[in-house]
Formats: sequence, structure tokens, C-alpha cells
Amino acid sequence: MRIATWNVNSLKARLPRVLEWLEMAQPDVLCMQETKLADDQVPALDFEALGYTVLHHGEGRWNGVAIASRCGIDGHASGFGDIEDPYVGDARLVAATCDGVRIVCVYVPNGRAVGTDTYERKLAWLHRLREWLETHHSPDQPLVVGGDFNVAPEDRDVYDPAAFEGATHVSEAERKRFEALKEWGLVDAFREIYDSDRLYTWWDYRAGHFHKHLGMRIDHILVTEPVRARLRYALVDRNARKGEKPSDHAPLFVDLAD
DNA sequence: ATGGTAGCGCTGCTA
Repeated sequence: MRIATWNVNSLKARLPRVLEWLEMAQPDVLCMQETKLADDQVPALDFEALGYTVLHHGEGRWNGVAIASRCGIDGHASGFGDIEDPYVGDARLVAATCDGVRIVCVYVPNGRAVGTDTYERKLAWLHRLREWLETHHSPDQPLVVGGDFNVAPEDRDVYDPAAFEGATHVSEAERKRFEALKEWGLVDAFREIYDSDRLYTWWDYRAGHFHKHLGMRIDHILVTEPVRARLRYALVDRNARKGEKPSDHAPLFVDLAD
């Protein structure tokens, strides 16, 4: 079973690239973030033509999350439900069960700048995510949280820690909230496979950062122990960041044994 | 030199 996550930065603008990637990489499940679509704007037929069913949660313009699956998609859920959402109104969480694995697709708020209100609510959102997991799920069940976490967990996950001093994505508080998710019972699947630094999932569009390989590892696939036991492979497909009209994120996927 | 690019949508916000 191949499970992928990709911040597509507008599914409308990125549709040809996403369809091309589905055909090439053949994931069974793809979590998408920043679709920037309303539910009724989703190009469902384009996905169906490739064998995928899409579950979308979005209000249009900003945010928007979706799961495309070709191995079943049941038990739809979106948002935090009864748990207070610090970004209420934004579409940042959608979940479904695909072939026995609970898939949670998240788009963690960016936070903009340390000390701002949006940053404080980013911290709160990450805390609420753990609360939501505690309320609705168990570390004993096969579960995957895939998405754009907007957190680089360690210094080796950014191109130059000095350049990010005082910035979001690397602050102690953000990393603590990210660690708290792992403490609940999740493992960073990518780090189970790779130990190197300079492995990124996002590169700024500006100033030729991709070309200079100045990026950050902020997209993650976190898995519970039953999924970790099946983990065989992980990869960031940097080729998807090249060429015409790329997203600023590359897709990340994991392969699980049957 | 507080820059640079992309998306949405038409003004400036978000990332």
C-alpha cells in the first residue's frame, strides 16, 4: 500500500501535475493540502478516470484538504468536531478509512511570525490535533497522519538553522507541539528510513531556492505502531518540484507491506 | 538593498 501527501498549492492550478504524478507514482492514497477549492469545484471525474475517489473538505480560496483513494474511502470526518478549533472556519483536517488504515490529512496553520496571534493559534491548533487524536483514535489502531505540518522537527531539517533563528517552523514551542503528537503514539515514517540532513519537502518559489537546494522538511507522514511495523520504504519525489508550474512542495510517500 | 514568486482575483492577502 502506497500512501502519499502533497501540498499542491491550488488543485485547480496544479491539476495536470497532480494527475500526471498519480499516473507515474501510482499511490493508493494521496493526501492533498491547499486545494483552494470549494467542495463543488473538485474535478472528481478527472480523478475517477484514474480510479480514484476524492473526499474533499474546503470552503474555497484558501486552505482546503482532500484524500484521493483507489482502495476504498469510508467513515468520512472533517474538522475537529466538538473540540474547539483555533482556526474555526478554515478547512484543515479531513479523515477517512482506506483499506483498513485510518488516514488523517492535515494542513497545519503557517503561523506567519513568532509572537503573532496567528502563531499562538498555530500552537493551539497543534495541541487540539493531539486532543482530537486522543478523543477519536488509539495508538493501537492502524492510523496515518499525513500532511503539511509547517514544522521542521529538527535543525537538520532546514538548510541553515542560523537563517531561521527567530522564525516560525523551527521554534521550540512548535517543535514541542510536534513532539507531543509523537508522544501520543506516532512515528515520523521518513526518519525511520532516512537519517541524513538536507532532505526537504518544501522550497521557496523565490530567489531560486529550489535550484540552490535551500529548503525545509515540513511535510510529514506520522504513523502508529501497527503501520510502522509494515513500513518498507519512503521517498520525497523532488522531480515533482521541477518543470512547468510546480507546487512549492514535493510529494512524500511511504510504502507499506500488505 | 527588508528584496524575491506564486495563487486568487482584482485589492491586497496568504504562503
